[in-house]
Amino acid sequence: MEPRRLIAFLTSVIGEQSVQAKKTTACRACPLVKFSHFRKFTPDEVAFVAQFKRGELSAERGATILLEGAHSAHLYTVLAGWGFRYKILDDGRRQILNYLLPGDLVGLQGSLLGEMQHSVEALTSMTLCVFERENLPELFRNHASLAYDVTWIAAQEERILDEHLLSVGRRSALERASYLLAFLHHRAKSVAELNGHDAIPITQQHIADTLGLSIVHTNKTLRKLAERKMIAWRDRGCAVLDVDGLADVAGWDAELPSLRPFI
Amino acid sequence: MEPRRLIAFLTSVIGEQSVQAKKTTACRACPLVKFSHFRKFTPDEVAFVAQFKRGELSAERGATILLEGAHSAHLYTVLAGWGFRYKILDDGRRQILNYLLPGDLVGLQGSLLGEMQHSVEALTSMTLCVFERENLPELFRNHASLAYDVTWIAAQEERILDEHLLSVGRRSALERASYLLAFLHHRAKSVAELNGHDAIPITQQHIADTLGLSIVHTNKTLRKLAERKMIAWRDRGCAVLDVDGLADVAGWDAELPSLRPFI
DNA sequence: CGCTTAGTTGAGTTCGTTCAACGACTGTGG
DNA sequence: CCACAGTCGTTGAACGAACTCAACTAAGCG
Repeated sequence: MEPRRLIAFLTSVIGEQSVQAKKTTACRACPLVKFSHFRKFTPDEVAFVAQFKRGELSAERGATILLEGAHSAHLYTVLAGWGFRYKILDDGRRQILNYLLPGDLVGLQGSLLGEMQHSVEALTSMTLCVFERENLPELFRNHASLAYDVTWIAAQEERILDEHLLSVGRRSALERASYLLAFLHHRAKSVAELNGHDAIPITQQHIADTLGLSIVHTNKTLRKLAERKMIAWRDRGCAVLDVDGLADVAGWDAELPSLRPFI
Repeated sequence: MEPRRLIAFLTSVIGEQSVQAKKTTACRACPLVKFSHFRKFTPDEVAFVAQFKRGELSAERGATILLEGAHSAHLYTVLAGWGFRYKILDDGRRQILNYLLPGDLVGLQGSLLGEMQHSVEALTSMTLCVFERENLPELFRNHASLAYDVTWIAAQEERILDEHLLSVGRRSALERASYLLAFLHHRAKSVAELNGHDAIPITQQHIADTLGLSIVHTNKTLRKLAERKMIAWRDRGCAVLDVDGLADVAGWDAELPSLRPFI
């Protein structure tokens, strides 16, 4: 690992300490329900989830929320903010696996398989709902519709990973970058995490680690997209100016938005 | 798409016709339970699964079992044989996403999200158990333990995709090849699909399309592993001679085998 | 005002690609 | 039984995409 990255990594782990638990948002007033993107709950379901919820967790940009190898007792849902999942090799090479936005489940793998096989870091300041892992069996026993939702979310994550794998494995650098930005823009839009022309809160290092490219080459590739006026760098992030253009370069079709469940 | 591959693709689709449905294996005599790898069922669960099962499907090597874009009414479990999931870009570039072995679920994404987002092809002759997609909600309603298993399997698949993505994104050609072969050997062993020193039934083209490399470079890379006596080509497949050596080259640790559920 | 973070750029090198052939093996029809 | 076609693995040569190294700029912050 290059020293710079090692230091950044250690800092982020220490940063985890800054995380605190406190309950603030009531489930019946969950801010996510207002998006047409999410399905509606029955009062019964809301009651269960409310009782299932243990508290809230806030994390600052750069904080590690979950660390590979940990046996966390918790399961989370993103309430606000951006994060990402990643794995690193022994020598520090990092691969970002996917991004986390409001409504996403965090730590399901750990809850089901025992140990976390990837780490999770906050990209902006985040708020997460905290659930007790050990209550998950009860959810499956007494709330089939919610269990179905959990599985739906897992299948959706799998679908996205399939697409990323296709991208990293078979697309050129320019296509990959285009796909990623179109994808992120599309996801952000559907949870209104981007109002109009906000920037996606990532650095070129994140993009490089997602695409499996070096920073230098990522920079040169993004430059080309910027020259074509498809993207622009501002506000510590990447603004997407022409989603259709990007999707076109990548040969990518966004799925029709389906009604997604969440917890 | 190069003509050869286009022809191979069309042939495989036509080959789908050769697939027939007939019920032969009773669930209570399911051949998979004898492996310590799978968890045991209660009589109640077996009864439900038996009634859930619609028949069996056999496919020859090269046959397409599911095609991207299809709205299949079915969900499958692999009973015997090898297969793989893949996606292709418009111009024919193919990315293999994962391999299917006995006990794996096929078509869950399609069942939950509506439409298949990837294709599935048989690598050897295969037998699959056929289930009706529309019975899935009943499974969630009345058999929480099985619903939990389905989710477990989905999480496991996600975990594997995470590892593949790390590999394709960040490992060198030699490391990638080593990881893939160690991984496949490990998986095959755990369902006794390889007896001792059988070969993994794939071609170098499959490996290339999994690793995101060209076939020529894949060949040269595999050659190096063969020279180190870690693998050998025989019986139309790849024999792994030194799993530990491969895992070592890749810097990969196989998970401790956990008791896996299946349907 | 110095320090850090993040984006930019050029030069030289390496890894992986494409093109093009060839050899070994298998199955098939005359 | 042989000829022939098809599949799959192998190899060399030339090329190009992406990498590393190294430096520099711009912006933000205590």
